[in-house]
Amino acid sequence: MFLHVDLDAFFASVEQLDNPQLRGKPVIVGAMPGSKRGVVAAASYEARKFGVHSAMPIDQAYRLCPNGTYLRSRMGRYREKSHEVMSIFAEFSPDVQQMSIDEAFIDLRGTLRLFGPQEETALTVKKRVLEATGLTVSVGLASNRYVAKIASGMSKPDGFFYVPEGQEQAFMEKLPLTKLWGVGEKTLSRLNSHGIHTVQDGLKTPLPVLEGFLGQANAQFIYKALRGMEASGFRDAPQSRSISAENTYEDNLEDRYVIGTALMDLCQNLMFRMMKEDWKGKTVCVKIRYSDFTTTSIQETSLRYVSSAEDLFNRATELFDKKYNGRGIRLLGVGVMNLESGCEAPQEDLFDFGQKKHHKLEEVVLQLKMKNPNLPITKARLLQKSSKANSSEKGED
DNA sequence: TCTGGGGTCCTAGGACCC
DNA sequence: TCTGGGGTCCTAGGACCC
Repeated sequence: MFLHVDLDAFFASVEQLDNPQLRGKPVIVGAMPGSKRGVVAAASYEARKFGVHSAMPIDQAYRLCPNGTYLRSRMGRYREKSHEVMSIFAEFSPDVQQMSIDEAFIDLRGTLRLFGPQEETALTVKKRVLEATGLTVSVGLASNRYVAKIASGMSKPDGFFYVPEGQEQAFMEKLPLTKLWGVGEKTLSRLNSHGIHTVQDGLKTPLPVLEGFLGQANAQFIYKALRGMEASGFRDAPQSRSISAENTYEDNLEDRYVIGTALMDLCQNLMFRMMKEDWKGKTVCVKIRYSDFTTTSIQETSLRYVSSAEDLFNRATELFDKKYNGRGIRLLGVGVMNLESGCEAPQEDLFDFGQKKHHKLEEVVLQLKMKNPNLPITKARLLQKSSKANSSEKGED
């Protein structure tokens, strides 16, 4: 059996945990009201009563819930808290599969003798997480991960839902298609346009027919899902990892120098995160979203690992220039793909002298910032937008 | 309701090879 | 002289998830 554990209204719950005055109140995390292009990242259950939900434009949320507390996301803090929770899961099984910042599968096969009946283990996990972190979770228990995942969704918030072995398809048959994990907007409308409006309709449709309009991989996945089964190869060890930073700007970026500064800011954030989490990679990607929302990207793999924010910035700029069509920019993103663990990095022969210098410098700045996160050290070029007060003499360059 | 930020996986087409 | 069949790798874009 597998558990799926999902943290309830995660970002909002962390904010309520860190500030007790917010407990029991509507809390909305994401953009601030008045921002032109912001959305809700997470809403506490108190806020959801007003109709606020994630991905909703922030001004719409504000109209629904003007008395809510609005906070910016603090991803670093949420990652930290997520880490605490994940390490609790590791107490229950050697096989924990983290799916995102706020959810994981726990493989309970082989833990029967250690922890007793698995329904009890589910409740113990909930109790342990609450005691150790102050956060509530929703738990699903089933014979495969796909059904466990859907079951935890049924139990939100702070619940537990068990689908006994043999009941998987019966469980699925009661669900609307929109509850199927892996069926989004496009797949739903494709299913609908082929006369499939319910799980029962889907069950009557032969696999080759599904393949005809969903593509082979997606069709096989959906075919199994309808039957409460897990597709083969389902979420095994990820094939590759990537890390990225992106930003949507309140006003379109048009000026070449402003664009360059924005790219540099992204590169610096990204490189610091890569160093902190000990990743390295050779493939750099730049993403551009224009004001009309059309989005393009360009990537390139080089022979050498990205060695510093400076190096990343140079590569990103080159890619940007290849792709940019001169129109107003709504969003810029920078990513490094095909990451490898940095632990066994053959540091010495990796860089030439100039690269090494930049790398060392950035390492030192990172160490300082880890000790004192408010330290106003940054690139001179990024200075105008960071804390203006008393940082005039602290430019890194 | 004009649409965030951070991810993963799949597919189609081109380059290249035998 | 107007073009096979097999394979791999890479890139850009799209779908989906939280």
